Amino acid sequence: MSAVPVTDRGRRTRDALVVAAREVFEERGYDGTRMGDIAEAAGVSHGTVYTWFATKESVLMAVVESLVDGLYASLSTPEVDDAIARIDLANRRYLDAYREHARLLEVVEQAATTDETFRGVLAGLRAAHVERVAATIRHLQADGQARADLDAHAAAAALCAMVEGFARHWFGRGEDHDEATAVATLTHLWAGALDLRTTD
Amino acid sequence: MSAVPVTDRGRRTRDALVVAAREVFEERGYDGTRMGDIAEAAGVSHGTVYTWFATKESVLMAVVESLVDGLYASLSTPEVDDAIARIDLANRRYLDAYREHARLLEVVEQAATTDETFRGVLAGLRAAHVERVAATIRHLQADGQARADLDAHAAAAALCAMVEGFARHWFGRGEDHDEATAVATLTHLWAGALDLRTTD
DNA sequence: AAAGGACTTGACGATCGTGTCAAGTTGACG
DNA sequence: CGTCAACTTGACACGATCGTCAAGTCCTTT
Repeated sequence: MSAVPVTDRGRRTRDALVVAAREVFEERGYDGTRMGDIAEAAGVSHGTVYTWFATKESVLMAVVESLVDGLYASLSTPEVDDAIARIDLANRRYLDAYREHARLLEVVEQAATTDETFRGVLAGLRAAHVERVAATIRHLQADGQARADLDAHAAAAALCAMVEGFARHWFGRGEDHDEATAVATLTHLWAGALDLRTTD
Repeated sequence: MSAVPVTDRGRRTRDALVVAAREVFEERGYDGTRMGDIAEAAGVSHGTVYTWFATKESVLMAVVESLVDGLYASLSTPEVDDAIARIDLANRRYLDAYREHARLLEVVEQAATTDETFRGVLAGLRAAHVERVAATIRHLQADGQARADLDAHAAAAALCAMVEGFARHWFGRGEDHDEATAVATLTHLWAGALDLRTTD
């Protein structure tokens, strides 16, 4: 797929390519980016890109790899006692991460329409998120804090879709929203949807 | 943009091209489709496509135009008295429409990453949906049936994103869901989120 | 300072999709 | 019928990008 550098010089070049590639991809989209653009942005010649990457996909894959680790971290359930506060914080973190990477995510989505591998990456991110939320919901249900007649997995899929979709339209598509209102609304909806109550 | 046929023969050819184009786009995606593919699928020669359409975008636009009318109809608020029943029905209709057109919507999304016009089409569909839901929420709030402390527009944007996103993952990305559970869950979440109660 | 492996360069051939156009075909109408 | 505008055809020229490779440059090692 992509060659591994042995030399310092090689490592620098490859790194520069990955950095340049992210910029170019974000600027021109996946299909709009040509290998030559990446080379130019990194200040190397056309052929050098092929020394390190066999295809455009493998360049994007290298860009994405660093992103994914960060995202998994952002999605981890915060350690807060109160259920509503935890949801609120999780939503905030999700939105922040999305905002920061909105454009790159859009590029990966574009690539995913063509390339199976990227569909897999996105599906993996989504599955991890949903699974984590579903576990939280089951927990709350067992605790009597959330309504018990909900299918935890379906509810998690829907609520994750809500936050993800909201962020997509907000940060990726230029929909206008007030930050405070948005976060408060998402948390309210989420809490209401699960019928959260504190066990006191 | 796209020429208008004067003859019956011309109309037939153009119609055949639009039908063929939808099939080809759904099969190969937007970027993967070449003018030649459309010509071949319609059983005409390469050059004929250019008689009717200047660019690939205008072909897709012609395909999309018929779709959009249908969608606006599917999104219209059903005339049912009970709020929960109305939401349930609206969700069902939305999911049905999405299922039927999932692939084409994905194609339009792909085109939208490149072409401003299609971003506009999608934004218009979304805005209409959100606006209609926001109006419904305001109505329910005025009626004392929905919690009053919600920002109607933000809540509508989030809830629409929920259903849209759920449908996208389900029908467009092959996520597995049980039909009955899915619809019931969406309606439950929606009702809970708004804290719906009947005024009795 | 010579050797040799790692890396870079840029010209090159090949492929592919686009859009055009001159020549031909169709069919409605007088 | 004959005519003419509407329409179709398919070969062509063009431009773009891809991926390769032989010739070089860099740098470490001995």
